[in-house]
Amino acid sequence: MAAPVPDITLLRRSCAPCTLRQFCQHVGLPQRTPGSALGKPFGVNRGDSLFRAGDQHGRVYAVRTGAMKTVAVTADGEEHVLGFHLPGELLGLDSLATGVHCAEAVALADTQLCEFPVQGILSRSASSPELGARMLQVLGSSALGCRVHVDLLLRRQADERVAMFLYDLLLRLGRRDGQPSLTLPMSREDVGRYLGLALETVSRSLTRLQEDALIEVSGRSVRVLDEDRLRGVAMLPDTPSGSPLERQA
Amino acid sequence: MAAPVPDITLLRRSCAPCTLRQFCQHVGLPQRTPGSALGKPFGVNRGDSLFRAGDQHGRVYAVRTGAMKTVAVTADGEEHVLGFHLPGELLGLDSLATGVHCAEAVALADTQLCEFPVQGILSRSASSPELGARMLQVLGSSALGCRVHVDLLLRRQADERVAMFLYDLLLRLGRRDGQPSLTLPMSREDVGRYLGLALETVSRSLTRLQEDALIEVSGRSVRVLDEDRLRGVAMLPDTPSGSPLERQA
DNA sequence: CGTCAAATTGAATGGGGTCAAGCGGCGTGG
DNA sequence: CCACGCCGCTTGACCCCATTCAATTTGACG
Repeated sequence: MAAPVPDITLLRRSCAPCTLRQFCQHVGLPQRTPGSALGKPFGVNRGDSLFRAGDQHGRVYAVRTGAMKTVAVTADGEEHVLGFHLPGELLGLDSLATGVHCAEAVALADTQLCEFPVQGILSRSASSPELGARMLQVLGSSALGCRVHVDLLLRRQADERVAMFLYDLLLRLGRRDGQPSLTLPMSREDVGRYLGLALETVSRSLTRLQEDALIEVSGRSVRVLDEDRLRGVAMLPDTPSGSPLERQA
Repeated sequence: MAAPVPDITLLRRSCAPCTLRQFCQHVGLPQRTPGSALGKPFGVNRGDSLFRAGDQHGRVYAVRTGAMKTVAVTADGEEHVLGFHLPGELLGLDSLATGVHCAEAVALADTQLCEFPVQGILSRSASSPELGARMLQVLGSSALGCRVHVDLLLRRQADERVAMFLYDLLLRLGRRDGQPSLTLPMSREDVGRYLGLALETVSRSLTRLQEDALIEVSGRSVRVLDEDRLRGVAMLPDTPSGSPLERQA
């Protein structure tokens, strides 16, 4: 369904929240010259793999629209979801160190992305001082996302994990129109594989949070009724600044 | 007990495995000019805090000798161990993005470190092309460490987590003299807070692995008897290359 | 309207948490 | 030098929460 070269107005609009915007604009807006610029936009269909573990072609990607997940498979075939990547966020940064991807990236929906070859990033960073500094900040900011995941997984109670997951997603998706509501781009099973819980436990926890009047769930759409109490269940500090969940550079 | 300016031969020896070596040597060996160089060596005593969550002075540190841990505290006062930092490894990279530390760093033993101001890293990276590229690799490599932690925490069984923890530590400490043995620099409680398990569970799991003749435990010294089976319990792929636990750039 | 996937709900089992006691090493002070 | 006390580690017993298996409902799509 996704066109190989997406609508130009859609692209321009989706550049606003992109963490690579400054990087991209520095070398020339990709939507102006899709073929030759550093950031090359394209699309993948829901369910398609963007790259797999062991792929040699190290590339970094920025999500424009849609949503992606990165997964790793254990020796016994179990799937671990290492992260969800929403519009404006990056993925594939693991290949910066070695040039090889160590996870698989799958599209949760039809998704528009921009592609950046690692070699291009490294060489251009070398020739452009402020660009390199900017990349360091982007990378550090991305590492914080992983840190948040660890912090989440170290919580023992299922409700804490689910609450923190929702609260984090609420911040990242940015409450669009006043009301703090959001649409989950992933299945319960994927949430479970991200939280280290069985999908049934995720479902039960969601209904429990709904019974406590913290949220309102209907399929994949979630409305947050009491943001403060949700943060309380997630065991996050009252002061929203200074602590985790603040990685948007 | 730790001297403010450590032994010069000790420093030179500890530079070999340091991931910041190329960075450090590029701007001048710190042990040559301790005061003026970018990397400034110093020591902290066991139990001391190197920095705390919220500290404004963004600095990156490299461990020379000893061991550090980074911890975060939840709203209910529980301590989460986000990582252990062994000789040759970095800590404080979270401050690269915002300039503010979002965790506390505590010395597990008397420890020698090198200190790098973030501003110095950013500005020197800007003026030196290959240095910036090298820093990107260092940062990406560090992010992999966090990814390994997530991958570990997504394993449900306590034995899997403990086995993977030991196997990872074995690779990082590098089996010194032929025999694959290691000395844990942290308490069972810290291990538990890193693995998301109660300290009693860690202890039980260790004895279980010992009963199965996978390891030999005596206090904090662990000898790995069957490396392959240990990797099997950890649910890590047979092929040691291509998958996690490979972050030494 | 039928089909299938996703999600919810129920019941039973088990692994890990919690509380508690016991053990061992090590440093301090008598 | 030995006794004491502290701290870290181990081990046991009990209980709870999450997993597992299973059945049912809901919703999307043809």
